[in-house]
Amino acid sequence: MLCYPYFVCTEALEQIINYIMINITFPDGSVKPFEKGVTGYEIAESISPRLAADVLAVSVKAAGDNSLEEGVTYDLTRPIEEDSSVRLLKWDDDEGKQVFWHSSSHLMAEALEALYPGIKFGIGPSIENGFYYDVDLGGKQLADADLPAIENKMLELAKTKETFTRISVSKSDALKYFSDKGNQYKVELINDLEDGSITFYKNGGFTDLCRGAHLMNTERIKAVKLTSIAGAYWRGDENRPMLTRIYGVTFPKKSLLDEYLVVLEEAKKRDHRKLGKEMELFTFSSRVGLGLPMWLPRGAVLRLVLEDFLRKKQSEYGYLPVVTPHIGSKQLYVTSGHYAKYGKDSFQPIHTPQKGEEYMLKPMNCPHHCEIYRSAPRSYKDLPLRYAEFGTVYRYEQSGELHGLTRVRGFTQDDAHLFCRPDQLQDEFEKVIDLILYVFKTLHFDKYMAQISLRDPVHREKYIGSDENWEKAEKGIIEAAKEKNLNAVVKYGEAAFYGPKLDFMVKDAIGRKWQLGTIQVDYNLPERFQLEYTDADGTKKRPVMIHRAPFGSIERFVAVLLEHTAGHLPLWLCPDQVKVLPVSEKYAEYAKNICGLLNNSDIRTSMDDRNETLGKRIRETSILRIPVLVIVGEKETQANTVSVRLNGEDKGTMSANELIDKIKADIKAELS
RNA sequence: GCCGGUGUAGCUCAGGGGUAGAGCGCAUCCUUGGUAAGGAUGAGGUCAUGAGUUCAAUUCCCAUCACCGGCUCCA
Repeated sequence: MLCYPYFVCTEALEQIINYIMINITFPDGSVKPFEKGVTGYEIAESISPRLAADVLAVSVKAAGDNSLEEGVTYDLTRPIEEDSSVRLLKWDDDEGKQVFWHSSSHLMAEALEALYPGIKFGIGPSIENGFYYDVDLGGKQLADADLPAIENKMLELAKTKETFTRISVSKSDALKYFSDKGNQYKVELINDLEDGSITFYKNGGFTDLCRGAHLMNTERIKAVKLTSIAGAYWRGDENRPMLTRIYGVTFPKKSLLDEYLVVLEEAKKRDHRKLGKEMELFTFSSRVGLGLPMWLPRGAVLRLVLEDFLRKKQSEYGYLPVVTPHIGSKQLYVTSGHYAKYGKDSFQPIHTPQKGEEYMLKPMNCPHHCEIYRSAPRSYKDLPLRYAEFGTVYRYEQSGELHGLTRVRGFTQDDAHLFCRPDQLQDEFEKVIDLILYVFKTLHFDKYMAQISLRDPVHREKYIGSDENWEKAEKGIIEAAKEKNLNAVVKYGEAAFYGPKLDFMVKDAIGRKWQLGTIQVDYNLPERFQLEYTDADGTKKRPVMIHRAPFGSIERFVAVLLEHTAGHLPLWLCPDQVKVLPVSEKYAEYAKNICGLLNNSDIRTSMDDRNETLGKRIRETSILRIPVLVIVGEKETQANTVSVRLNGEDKGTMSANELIDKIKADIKAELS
C-alpha cells in the first residue's frame, strides 16, 4: 500500500496518484507501486543491481487479463503503462533465451549486411536451440568457410554495445522503407500486417521489421557459433525462391558455448546409426537399395522381442491377428483412393506375364484389412473387430528424406484396424490411447508430445468425406484426449486427407521430433470399400474405422529408443542379456554349462571363450551394451558359483540359480 | 526433389600433382589370462563413379551417385 504521511489524501489527490502510479505484481504475489511508464530494467534495478545485470527482457500481463495465456514479452526499455503482473526474464527462462537469440539473429543480419552489401533478408527468428536468418544473397554462394568471418564480425559489433531501438511505423512508411531497399520479402510480410501494429527494430546500422522483443543492447552477446548453412524455400513453399538459411547459436558467456558444444558431441554418440553399427543391430547396402534396412541377428532378436511384447498386450485388448501379402493388385489402391493420390510417387506397379495385370508393393495395410472385413457378413454384435498385423510396407520416399531407420523406404508398421459402430468410436479410441500410453510408459518415453491434427479450416476441399463426419470425428478425438488427461496440442491443417488423428511424437538425440504412435479415425475407406454391418433393426450400416500403431514403425521406434537410452536398453529387451566369460580356456566347459542353464530359463545368453584377454572381452560386451556379465574361473568352478557384473558394476558371486532368479525378478519389475 | 558439406582399407580417420598411410577389425602364430584394448607376423585399396586439364590426377576443374545437415514432403 502506498503511504504518504505528510498528506491527507483527498479523493482528487488519490486520482492523481492513480494516474501517475501503477501496481506491479511479481510472481511471488507481492505488489509494488511504480511510476506509470516504468521499464522492466528500472523494476529490476529497484530490486538489485545483480538482477539488473542479468535480466534480458520482461514478461508483462495486464492486471485485468484472466486468460491462461502467458504475458507479452517486452523490451527492458519499453514503458509499462498499466497495472500488470511481470516476470523478469533471465537466461534460465526459455523466453529469456528466445529474446537473446532473436536479438542475435538481428546482430548476425547486421554483420551479414556489412560483409555482403545489398543482400536481402527474409525472416530471422529464434528457434529451440539458437536462431537462423534466411537471406537472399543475390546469386552469391556462402560456404562453411565463410562462417568464422561472420562470427568475428558479430562479436566485433556486439562489443560496440549497440542498443536495440523499437520504432513504431505506419504501414505505408514501412512499405516505403523496404520497397526502396528492393526487399520484396519484407514488403510481402508487411502487406499481411495490420496498420498500427507495425514496429521496426534498429541496432547499429541495421533496421528490421520485427515484433520484438529484444535485448537492451548487443553487449550481452559474448559467444557466437554459426552452426550450419542450408537452403530454405521462402515461406516454406517449394515453388518459391530458395534462400540461404544460416543457423547459429549465441551465449552470454564463453563457457556456456563450450558446454553446449560438449553436449552436442555427446548427442552425436547417441545417434542410432552409430549405435546400430556398434551394437550390430542393422545395416544398409546400396546393392539392396536405398532406405531398405536389413536387420542383423541381434537386431532381429530385438525386433522379435518388441513384437512379442506388443502382441501379448494386444491380445489382452481383444485384437485378432491377421496376415496379408506384401503386394496387392493396382485395382485395390484405385478403390482405396491411394492410387490417385500417391500412385505417381510410389514404387511403380509390378507387371506380370499376363497383359494388363498390375500389382503394387503395399504402401499400407488398411485396404487388405478392409477386404478381410468384407470376407464375411458382419453383425452389429461382431463389432468392434480389431485386426492386427506387423505389416511391412514400402513407400518411395524422396531421396533427400531418407534418414537412418527413422525415414526409410521399407518398414514394418505395428498396424491394426478397428472396425466399430459409431457409438463405439469414443470408447475404442480411448482404449487405444491407454495401450499407447502403456507402451510408452514401459519403455520410459516420458517426454512425448501428443498432437491432435485437424483439418485446415480454410482449405476443406483437400479432405475426403462429409463435414458432418469430420466434425464428429474431430470432436471425438478432442474428447478422448481430454478424458485421458492428455496434454495434447491441436494443429489445424495437419490431418490426413481421410480423417483427423492423434499422434505421439518423441525427440531424438539432437532434438528432432519424430512421430511414433498414431491413432487415426477414418470414415473414408469404409465408404470406398462399401463396408457394412447389419444393425439390430436389420438395416445395413457403415462401420467407422480406426487406424492405429503404437510404435508407428518398428524401425523408427527402435531408432528413437536407441537414442533415448544411448543403447542401454531395458534388460527384457536386450538381444543378448547375458554374456558368460571363462577366465581362460580351462573353464570353458563350466562356462558352457552355466550358459545352458540360463538359456534353459529363457534368458538370452551366449558365451565368449575366444583366445583374447579377459579385459578385452569385457570391453567388447560393454560396446555391445550387454547388461549382465558372468565371469567364471578357478574360484567359481571350485565353489560352483558365478561372478556377476551388471552394467559395469561388480555384483559379487552367487549361484547360477540365484542369478536366474535375480534376472527374472528384474525383468518382471521392468514390465510391471 | 531443392540448398550446403563430405566421399581414401570392413570401421574411424590422416595425407596429398609423381599411382597410398595409421588405429581398430580380420587371418596365422605366441600367450592361458581375474573385471574396459597382451604381443608378433600377414592379407586387405580402380583413393565413390565418369569425363576434362596436365608429361603425370587419388589430389585441380566439371558432372553423376551416395552419405551428412537443413528445406519441402511423409498414405
